[in-house]
Amino acid sequence: MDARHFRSEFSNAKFDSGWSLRFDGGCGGADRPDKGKVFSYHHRALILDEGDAASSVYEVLEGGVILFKLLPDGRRQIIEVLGVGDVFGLAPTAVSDVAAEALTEVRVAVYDKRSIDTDATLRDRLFARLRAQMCALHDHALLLGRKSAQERVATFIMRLVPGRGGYACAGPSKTESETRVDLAMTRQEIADYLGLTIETVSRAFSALRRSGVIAYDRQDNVQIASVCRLCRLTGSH
Amino acid sequence: MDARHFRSEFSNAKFDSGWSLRFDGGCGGADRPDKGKVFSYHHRALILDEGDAASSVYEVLEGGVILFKLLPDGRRQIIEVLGVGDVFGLAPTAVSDVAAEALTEVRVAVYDKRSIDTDATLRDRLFARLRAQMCALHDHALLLGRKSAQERVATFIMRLVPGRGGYACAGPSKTESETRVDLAMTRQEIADYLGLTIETVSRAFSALRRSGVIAYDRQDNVQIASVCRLCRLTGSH
DNA sequence: CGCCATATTGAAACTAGTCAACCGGAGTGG
DNA sequence: CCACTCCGGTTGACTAGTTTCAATATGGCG
Repeated sequence: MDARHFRSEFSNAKFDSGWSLRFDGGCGGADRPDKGKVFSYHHRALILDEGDAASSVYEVLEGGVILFKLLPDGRRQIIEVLGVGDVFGLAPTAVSDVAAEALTEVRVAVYDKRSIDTDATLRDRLFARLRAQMCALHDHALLLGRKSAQERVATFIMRLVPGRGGYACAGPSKTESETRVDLAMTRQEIADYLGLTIETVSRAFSALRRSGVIAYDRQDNVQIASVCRLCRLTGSH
Repeated sequence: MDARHFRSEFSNAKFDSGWSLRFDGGCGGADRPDKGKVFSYHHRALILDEGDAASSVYEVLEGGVILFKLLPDGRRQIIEVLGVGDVFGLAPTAVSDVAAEALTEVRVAVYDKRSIDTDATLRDRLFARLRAQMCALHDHALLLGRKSAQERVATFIMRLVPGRGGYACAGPSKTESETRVDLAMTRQEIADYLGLTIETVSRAFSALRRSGVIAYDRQDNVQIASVCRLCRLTGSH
């Protein structure tokens, strides 16, 4: 259990298919559990397993959550990385299609699935967020299907830059005040998210560092020396 | 323009993350354009481009639609393959995050995006379908990130078998009456969907044929000799 | 201090991509 | 009618990029 993770506040920017970590406080009004119950999970705790009865829907109030699927031989793919405001557990089937794990210390609001039909406010919020997450997933499918390892890692880092990295990226901005990003994921998690091996991810990070595009001491806290150059390496621009 | 395509009736089985082609008539009650306008598109027609103003939402009434994204250098990823009942154009941003193209002759219902907020019936239908499409996308992310070329192609063919191939696949059933499936996509489209090259897809099909798992004369109409064996090649079971 | 987990680096193996030739059916025009 | 072209698909040879396997480094924590 790592105190760092409770400080971190996932602030979502899914509307342009990225998410970001923020340290500058401000819970962003996510503390409205309505009629749902609030649960807390520790770092790495399993919130929901693939195949579990899908009787609840979840909304992230604080922290980060990963959704993933496993193949019988153990291969894992992290499908979505969720931040504050994101939702999961919306499979229309009787069982969940994915597993969910706490990426950090996390608080989630849990609602009975039936309340989707009875609570219009909740449903609208879930629907709106689902649409945003869908776009993020579209973008990620492009990454998984068509980008090189270098491009994947560059894209991954860019998505962590507030307001950047999404599909609708506004282009280079003068005021890149904070170019330091917190990865909040291990190399293994990044690899499973990007459809690569841990070694390939590590090599890509090392190559980016060697070329001077990024710098880091701790491997999970990256200083982006040139947002512009990194952006060009994503393959998207 | 190919008459074959109008006969084909995409009947969606997205609830378990597959879709299927049906020839046995029955529009399945999809002919209810409510307050929307119905448009028809020819085979290969562009319905919506990436970056277009996202002022409408679409519902497939008949035929098939592909959603795709392009990288600046021309790489293409087909993100979703949509059938009857599926929806698109739901990006919460001002512009569409994906392009949509008619895979067959297709009829779609087009609604003003604002009617999502005013028409509860429409919104519920869109929401329900979006949740199903989300699961399909989850499954596809697993395919793109973690499956081998052989597994991707096997999975692709399995998804075309009615009631099979989805994540919640019920396992081998005795009554595999119809094991003939219509691909309805060119090798290039399959490649762009599966994150492979046309040559790799072609080789995978040839290998499956050589091994006796499938057979075909026309390359877009495949007879599955052993659903069981094919299923085992998907990597999912 | 030393252990353990995570990360990095190197070398070899392998999968899928690239480039190029060829096939076969559909449509065209002499 | 048949040669010709076009287009999509197949196949082969070679290449490149990623994975695999293995060794080495680093950092947190008992």
